[in-house]
Amino acid sequence: MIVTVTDDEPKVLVVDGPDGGPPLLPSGPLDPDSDDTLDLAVRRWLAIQTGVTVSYMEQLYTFGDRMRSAPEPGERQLAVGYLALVPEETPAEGAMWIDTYDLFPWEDYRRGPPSVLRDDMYPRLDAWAFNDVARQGRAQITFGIGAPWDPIRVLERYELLYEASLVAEAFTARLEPLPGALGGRALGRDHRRIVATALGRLRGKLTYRPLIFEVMPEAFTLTELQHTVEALVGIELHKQNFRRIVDRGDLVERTGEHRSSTGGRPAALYRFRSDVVSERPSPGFSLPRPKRL
Amino acid sequence: MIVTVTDDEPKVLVVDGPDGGPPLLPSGPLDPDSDDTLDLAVRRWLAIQTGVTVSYMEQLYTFGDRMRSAPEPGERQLAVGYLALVPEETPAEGAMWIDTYDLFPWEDYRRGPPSVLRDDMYPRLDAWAFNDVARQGRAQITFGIGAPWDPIRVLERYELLYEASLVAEAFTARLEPLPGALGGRALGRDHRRIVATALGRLRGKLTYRPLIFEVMPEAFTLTELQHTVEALVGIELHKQNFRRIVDRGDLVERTGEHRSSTGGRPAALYRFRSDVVSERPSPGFSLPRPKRL
DNA sequence: CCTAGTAATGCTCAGATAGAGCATAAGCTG
DNA sequence: CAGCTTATGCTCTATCTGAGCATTACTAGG
Repeated sequence: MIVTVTDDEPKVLVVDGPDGGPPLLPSGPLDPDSDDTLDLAVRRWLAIQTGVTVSYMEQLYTFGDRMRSAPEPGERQLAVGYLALVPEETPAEGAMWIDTYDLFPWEDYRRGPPSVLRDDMYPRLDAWAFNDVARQGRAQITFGIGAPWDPIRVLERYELLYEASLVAEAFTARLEPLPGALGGRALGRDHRRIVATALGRLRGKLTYRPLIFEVMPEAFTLTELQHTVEALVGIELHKQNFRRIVDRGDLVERTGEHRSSTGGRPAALYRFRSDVVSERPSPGFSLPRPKRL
Repeated sequence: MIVTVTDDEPKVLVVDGPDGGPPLLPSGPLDPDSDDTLDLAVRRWLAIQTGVTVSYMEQLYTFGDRMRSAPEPGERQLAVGYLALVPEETPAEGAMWIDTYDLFPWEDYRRGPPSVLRDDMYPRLDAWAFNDVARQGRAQITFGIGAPWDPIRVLERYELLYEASLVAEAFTARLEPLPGALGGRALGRDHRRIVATALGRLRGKLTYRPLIFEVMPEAFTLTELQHTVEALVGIELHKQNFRRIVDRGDLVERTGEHRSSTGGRPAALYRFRSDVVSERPSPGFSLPRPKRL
């Protein structure tokens, strides 16, 4: 799964699904002869399917449930998921960027609790948890109802929605027809689940690794940097404090240039100081700690 | 890889290597027909090879380099590594617990920089980095020479030692005879590398997940809990502050019982409050933050 | 040129947390 | 009962975080 951020929206790269079906993440089988490492295999398929080359990439998770693959006896499909970050780039024919929050509209908390949550999800979660204290508890914790919203619980939220039959995949897995209104845009197979895994991991890792710079251009303003972080994490950050952290963390250095942005005082341009990666144990951006209630 | 802590020493469960070779982690091939999920396959092999059943288990990493397997064309071995935690338990015949710090003597920083580091590793790292500023920098950062010691960089340290030919595996991989003094006890194949991955991950995760209770008995004193954490993380913690964190975090509750330990005031017994797992976003034990120099 | 608008940047302050150490309590051993 | 040992309670300070006010440096419109 390849992620970037453009115009302050997090994007994920997908390829057309077979037979006009829902899109899929780029993927392909390992060639045991030519692919010396899993990393190389992933890069090879990315190049073939999307034309995109990535620098930062990390392994996510290996999916191996029997359910995944067509249940032919004696055969089994393992899928090793990867997460890659790239600056914006135009993909090849057949591949396109889609907005991550089209897949998970409830994950964009930047302007407070998203309306999908309040208008759509809450009532349906209520119905699902009706007369079931355990379900009520889970829904409240994972969706931050009367509890702090935790940006990294992406997978938990998706799985709960799956369990509550509020996402399309829950029906296609049971070979049932889709009812009307469902949460977010679906991907083929279990790929939306993989994206949820990746987004959660990414949000968490941003706090202790300077991954964000993998999606930034060479030079950027602190506001751009902040908006990019906010886009991925899905919450807004306090501007001055963000800048303080970045400053103090020695993550960046001024280029000396300035940018006359859309009205207002020109912003100083910064570049990433890549040597911090080895210097410091955990250079990242602390998220606001969830408030205890 | 299964980890426990006994007598304040972290242990890892290994099985006898083939032909009297170095021990290996328990492992075995997936049965595509009977193993519905990877988790189940792991548990099955654990039961067969060690007789141990685990509750907590998480997937670690999937190793798929061609180097791993005998290079027969058209065939390829993927190894999905898992990390499991158990309270002490006697394993079956052919399996045994070994001290993790026999594998990585340099990782036990509980009584300050271990003597192996000072007497043995430092000089050899010096030699390896002689006249090479980049190597000097890496060695200083990863091994905390004139820099803070970062407990979670287990894999980085092992890999650097591998690169510097200071661990046995570097020679066996090149089919060269072993020289004398080398760092730590080796495992077969790349299994020590897997243990390094797991230990690093475990140390990191302890800080934000209450994993530690997976290796604790039902009831324990706060000092026992602290010693167990210290054993895994490999550093000493401030006693009063540790206790404060545990208290405030509502991670445990008193059982009401007390234990008359080895001299001194009897300690109150505690048990884990398992409901915090869902309640709180990140219940764990913060490690002392590495000091900036 | 002057004024208003806008965003960048600088600074301060209070509350929370972490690191360190002192003081007291409650057992045990002789 | 004195002295030892460990558990437990408490305090003090440096640092960090969340939040907001103030100032600066531009642009656009009169």
